[in-house]
Amino acid sequence: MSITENKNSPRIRRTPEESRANILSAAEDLLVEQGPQSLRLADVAKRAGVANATVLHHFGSIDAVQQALMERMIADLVENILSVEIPADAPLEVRTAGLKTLFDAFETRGAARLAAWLELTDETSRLTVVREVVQEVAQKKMGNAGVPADVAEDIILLSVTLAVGVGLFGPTLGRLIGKPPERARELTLQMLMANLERLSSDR
Amino acid sequence: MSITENKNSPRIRRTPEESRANILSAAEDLLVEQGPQSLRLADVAKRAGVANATVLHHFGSIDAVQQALMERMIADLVENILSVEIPADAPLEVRTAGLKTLFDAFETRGAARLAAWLELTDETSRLTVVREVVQEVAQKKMGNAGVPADVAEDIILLSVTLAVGVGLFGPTLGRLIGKPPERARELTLQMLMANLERLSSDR
DNA sequence: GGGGTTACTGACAAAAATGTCAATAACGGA
DNA sequence: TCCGTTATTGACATTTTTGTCAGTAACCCC
Repeated sequence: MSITENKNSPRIRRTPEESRANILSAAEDLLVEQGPQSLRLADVAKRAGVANATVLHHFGSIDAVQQALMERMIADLVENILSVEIPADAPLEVRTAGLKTLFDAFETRGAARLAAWLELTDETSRLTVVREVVQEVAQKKMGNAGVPADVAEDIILLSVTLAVGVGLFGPTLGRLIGKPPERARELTLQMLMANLERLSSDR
Repeated sequence: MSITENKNSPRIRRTPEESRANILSAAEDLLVEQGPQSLRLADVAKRAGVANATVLHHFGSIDAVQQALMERMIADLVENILSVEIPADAPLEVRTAGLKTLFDAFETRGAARLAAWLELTDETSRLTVVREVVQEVAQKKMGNAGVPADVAEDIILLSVTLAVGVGLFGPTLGRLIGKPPERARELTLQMLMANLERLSSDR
């Protein structure tokens, strides 16, 4: 019945870091599959294949699990975004690649759901890192392509905001009106790319 | 302390419809202000100024309250959208007005939060009305302006998806990177309007 | 292999949230 | 004014969820 372990199997003893990671991964799965209200102590523990008390041993409370999950998902997202290496030439391809990564992160990797979760639970104060990341990307990556910093920030603000909408609601709305689920992303990316030219060149 | 009634005041006896509306309004306030996890029986009842048992008398369960709230918010949103009357001339102004209404509904009237809530709780099956509304708008309102139905539906899909992103996350992200909270909406509307021309004319 | 550290666990306790019920009291109609 | 209906309610019961604790057992080091 369980994917992992049935009873009477010998105890698994992990390092604290491994154990925490295991539990957070289970929680992340639950969050993406069933939403935040499924992040209950018993559910998370069951999914992780450990006892309730084990979760509390490592985190102290179920609230702390949720907060740690937020932090980890934010860190993962930031790392994912920053990992995109962009050569300083081919300005159009450059932005296209960045946008693809961005939209992919938000649509298939749960970042849109993370954003919605943070917003609905009023936990956006955890996002202070975002400011630094945005500035870094605006300066280092887009600055190399000759885009002024404030314009670059506008482009990022626009792109991320739209990526949230597309990642969170695009597939559902597309299906609802009888279009393929990726239609909203296609339309959005098309429009964004068509307008980067206009935005970048001052305006 | 309470905005409405302190104890020992005479009982308020409402019609069932009034009572249900009162309770749902309280729940809606809580949803917008504090998120879905605050929709607890005791909290909703307290906010509505009634006893827990009263809520259960009218709805049967706290789950039913949440579902009724979803339905009511969806109905309100649909009515709000459909109330926009568009004369058949001035095609550009037309779409601008519609977009303004749409983005306003999603940003300031809680529709974006509703969408996020539905998505996170996997309750999007409640949105089947949306299909009809979209088709109606695409045909009656945009059809009058000479836009083919499938293109009109693409435009609506795009607009609504982006409105969710902007309404849900635009203000927060804007503030986070030191821009005015309405910046994301400005940029998005600008881009959308600049592209309606291109989209409408077949492509 | 003996012993100490500590991750792990089941059983239990506490707290929180939901739901039941009988009694009360507004309101409308006879 | 009296009465029946039923919206309303406090007190209580049930269920769900979280948290505590003392004992168990892997792993490492000597």
